[in-house]
Amino acid sequence: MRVIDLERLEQQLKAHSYKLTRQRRAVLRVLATTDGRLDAARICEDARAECPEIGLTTVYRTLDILADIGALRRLHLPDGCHSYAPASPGHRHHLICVGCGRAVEFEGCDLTALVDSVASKTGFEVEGHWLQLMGRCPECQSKRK
Amino acid sequence: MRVIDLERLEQQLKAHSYKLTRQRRAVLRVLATTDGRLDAARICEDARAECPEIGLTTVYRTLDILADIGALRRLHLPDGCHSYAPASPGHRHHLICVGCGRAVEFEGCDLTALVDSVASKTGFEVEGHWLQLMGRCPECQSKRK
DNA sequence: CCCCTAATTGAACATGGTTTTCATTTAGTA
DNA sequence: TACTAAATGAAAACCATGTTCAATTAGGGG
Repeated sequence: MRVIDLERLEQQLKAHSYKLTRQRRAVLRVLATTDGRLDAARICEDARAECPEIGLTTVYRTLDILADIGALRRLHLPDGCHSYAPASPGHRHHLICVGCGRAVEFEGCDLTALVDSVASKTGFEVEGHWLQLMGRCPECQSKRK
Repeated sequence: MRVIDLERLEQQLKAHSYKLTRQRRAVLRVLATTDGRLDAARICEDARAECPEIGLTTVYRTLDILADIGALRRLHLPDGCHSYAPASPGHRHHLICVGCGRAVEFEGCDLTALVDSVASKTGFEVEGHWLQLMGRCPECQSKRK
């Protein structure tokens, strides 16, 4: 699963004719192999294991690109707004562990009834939604005792 | 409705034994009487109409307090993360206009089926969720033409 | 396979929003 | 009214992110 993630990310970059540099590869690898909460500084730190000369600037640029092409989603946590997780194509959301920050994707939200009702009550045209579930992953549940 | 909002906000501050200063009153009034997008700088600017000597520092401190006691919710917009809207008690969400930033509350999201299914698939204990709808308010719809 | 060029990069600096510090002021109680 | 802890504002510190620019490099064309 992880290897596929990494390859898919590389494919996506290529598909948009971005060059596959060592720095970008390192960032992709970090994204593909980490479960935890990932802000830019942390990604940079981890990426240096594979590419020691990478700078924070490049990490930000790479994250921007990946978010642009939809390969990455920004997660919005209560305590801060910029963690990142790789995103599968299609309409997905994330379930985030409040203990360790791990993010898991899920799909199949059906909000049409809610959206219709809110739209007719308010007169808004609803264009999209943004949903995240917060919880505790199995490991953090057992750690708790 | 607006007056009630204001009084309720003041009550909530008192209930947590925070002092009701002129500065805080000014911030509360701004929150209670504005529909638009409200970041800290904007709130400060507006608050100076009622309390010219208020500083940005105090605005931030007041917003933190209000968020802590649940009187205020932070809204997370695609382009930035810190706008604020007063929050009614109970379980509500916000519908946000992508044109002007106006935020409207709604309630009645029913996600139990989704939550159950995701919980059993992932092993997470789901503790809460976070939902925002994005759309276009009536005014911004007509402005568009 | 190597050259060429546009894309990419890193360091340093700029920026902008938020927080901290600290001396002064003030709300609310006795 | 006096007192005291809480609250305030200005300035400085801080931190994440963005920009600049000269140097480097990926990857296609020869």
